[in-house]
Amino acid sequence: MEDKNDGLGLSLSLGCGQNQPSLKLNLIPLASPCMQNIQQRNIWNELFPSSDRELDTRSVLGGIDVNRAPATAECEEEGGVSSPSSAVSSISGKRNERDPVGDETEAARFSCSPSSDDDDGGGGVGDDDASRKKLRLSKEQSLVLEETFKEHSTLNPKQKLALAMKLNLRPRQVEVWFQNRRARTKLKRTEADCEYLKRCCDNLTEENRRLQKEVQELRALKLSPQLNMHINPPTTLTMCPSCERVSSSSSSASSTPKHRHLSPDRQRSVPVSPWAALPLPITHQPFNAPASRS
DNA sequence: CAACCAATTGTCCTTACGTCA
DNA sequence: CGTGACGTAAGGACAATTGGT
Repeated sequence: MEDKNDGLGLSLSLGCGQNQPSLKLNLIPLASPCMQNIQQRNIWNELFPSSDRELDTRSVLGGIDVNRAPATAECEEEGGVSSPSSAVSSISGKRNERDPVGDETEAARFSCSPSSDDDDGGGGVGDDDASRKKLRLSKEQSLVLEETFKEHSTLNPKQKLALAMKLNLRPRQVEVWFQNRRARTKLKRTEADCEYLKRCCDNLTEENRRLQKEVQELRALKLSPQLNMHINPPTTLTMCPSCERVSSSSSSASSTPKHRHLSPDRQRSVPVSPWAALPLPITHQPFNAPASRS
């Protein structure tokens, strides 16, 4: 993984022209609606004050007790831990999670018990007889995680541990959450980028169409005899079939049977359109991949 | 070996739809 | 015919796992 740090970026940069400020890519991850009313306080600092080792931060959250295991309050520490598998049974009832107050249910449902000490990744899964249960983080937990993510999209082990303690989650859960969150962010960015590219493509297509039309009109003009009389009686407009450059030449000069490009100094090209000489698929600027985004 | 990522799995939940009383 | 309760399939969201780098 080389893109470790910018990992979330697709790094696109499109030079679509200066006159399209509106197309500037805004890749700030779309804030989830639920975050809109959250004050922008610095959870990070709250979480990890200068000396970040005060791990006993349980109270900070003002009652995020959600997943507290009845018996085993501190159910983790990287090594000897609990597994979500144990949370399976606690509640069978269908929980209307999106309900505003699902917390106590949550608390019951989401216990972190020391059933399987694996946590460390390893076998985690298979051991439980019941199929794994889906755990849902409480609103508060998600909120804190989200705020923390805003500060840093990655955690070092110490931070992970502190956050896990604070939220009463296992470090592994915090880690997974961050992982998934990064993935979501990246996905959203990619989607936004796609949208942007699509718009760019549309614009360019449109412009290309317009320019082709212009070329056609100019060609028609060139063929019109009246125009020849009006514009430049002694000379004729000729267009090089290869480069599609329109040039005027005197009758004597045009008499040469085979077409040759005139030397630049002698060639009088008519500036029809800045891009008239370009090959039809107009290329403004290649998409250069590695561009930094902020 | 640990951290990360991409892909995938499995669960929960909502929604839309049909059926029936 | 309109209405509410009920069951179900489809699809989205997301936590968790797996395998690779």
